Amino acid sequence: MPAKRPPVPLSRERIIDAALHIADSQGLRRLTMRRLGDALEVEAMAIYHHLPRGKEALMDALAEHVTSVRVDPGGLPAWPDVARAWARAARAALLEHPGVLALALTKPPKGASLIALRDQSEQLAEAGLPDPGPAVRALRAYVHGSVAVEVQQSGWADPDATVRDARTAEGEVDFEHGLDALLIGLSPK
Amino acid sequence: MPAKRPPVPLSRERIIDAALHIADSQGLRRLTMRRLGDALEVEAMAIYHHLPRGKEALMDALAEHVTSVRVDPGGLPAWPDVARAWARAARAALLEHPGVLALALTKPPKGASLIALRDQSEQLAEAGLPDPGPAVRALRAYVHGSVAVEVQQSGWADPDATVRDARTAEGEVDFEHGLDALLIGLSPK
DNA sequence: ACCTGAACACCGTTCAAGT
DNA sequence: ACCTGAACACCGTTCAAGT
Repeated sequence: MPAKRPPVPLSRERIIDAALHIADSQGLRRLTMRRLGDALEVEAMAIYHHLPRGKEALMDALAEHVTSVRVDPGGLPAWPDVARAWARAARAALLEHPGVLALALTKPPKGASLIALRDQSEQLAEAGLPDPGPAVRALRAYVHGSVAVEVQQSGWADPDATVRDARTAEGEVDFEHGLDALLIGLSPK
Repeated sequence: MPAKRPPVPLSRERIIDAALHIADSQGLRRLTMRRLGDALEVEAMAIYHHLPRGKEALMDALAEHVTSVRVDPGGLPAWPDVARAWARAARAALLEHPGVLALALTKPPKGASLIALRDQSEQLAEAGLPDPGPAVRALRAYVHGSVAVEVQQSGWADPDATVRDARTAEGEVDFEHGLDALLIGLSPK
């Protein structure tokens, strides 16, 4: 017979993981506190003990999760390589959880996301880019925009898997091409 | 005494206008069928008569509204001018209703939006761009991304109006610069 | 400290009924 | 044809209570 499991204690991390899974598999609109509770084998009200501001805090945390990227620029790279590393990492993080993309592109950065943004600025400056502010904004816009188009396109009918794979490969090639062009455009004149 | 107005008949257009107003002023999460009914001085259930699929149809319509752009390329412009006109028009339409930006960037294009996309492709081809597909995607990504960053930034504290104005002017300059760089990058080699 | 149960105000949607 | 009223299942959140 199925033995009752020793209940794993709830935690902020487990809550966020479960929420990401629901959002990615069923969509943001179906992510409710009650369904989230079910997934965690707990009553919905228990979540408020770990996320005091409730659903608002949950949404913030999800946006932060896919948006607070860390990059280690090994060696002494030139600034375009730093920029490339950041852009690729940010894109990968967003593509991993398309269900919360709307939050990531829309909520103003807070906490860890804001720190990541500051780090990016500093690393670009250290790598020799004089005025990193506009570059950070342009890279951010480019990454957010291309991921948005890429994810949108994957919802464009066409359930054929091989066609889908061809398009994600295409997405990556397009991304690198556009990134090259952008970096040239960002070079101080 | 306040005379009761002759009731203006409900219509799809009035519903969408009211919904845009609520989303822009109070946020998407506060746009409910009941509140929308109140704004239209009607019971919420009356809306279903004009939008049979209910809230889902409403969301689709809002995304379509800010995303189905029409551009008239007067004369015989070169393709970069056509591209510029599209990009500016699309940006303006999105900035007009920041409350539904999340929908616009996230919902797969349908109906009028899809037609607009096709028209854009055709106009670029007619203006001399050999393979407009990648260019349309890149322009779309660029516009969506820069508007997302711009709107996100406007929610970044700083309620000072003159600072805000300075930043929207800055947003426009940044946009034109990036657009120039992108168009150079899109030129057939 | 951590979780539950009951309760409240609010939500989307249906359907029969009114005009 | 167009709108309302009542009803249903579901939602976020509170609070007192359990352990």
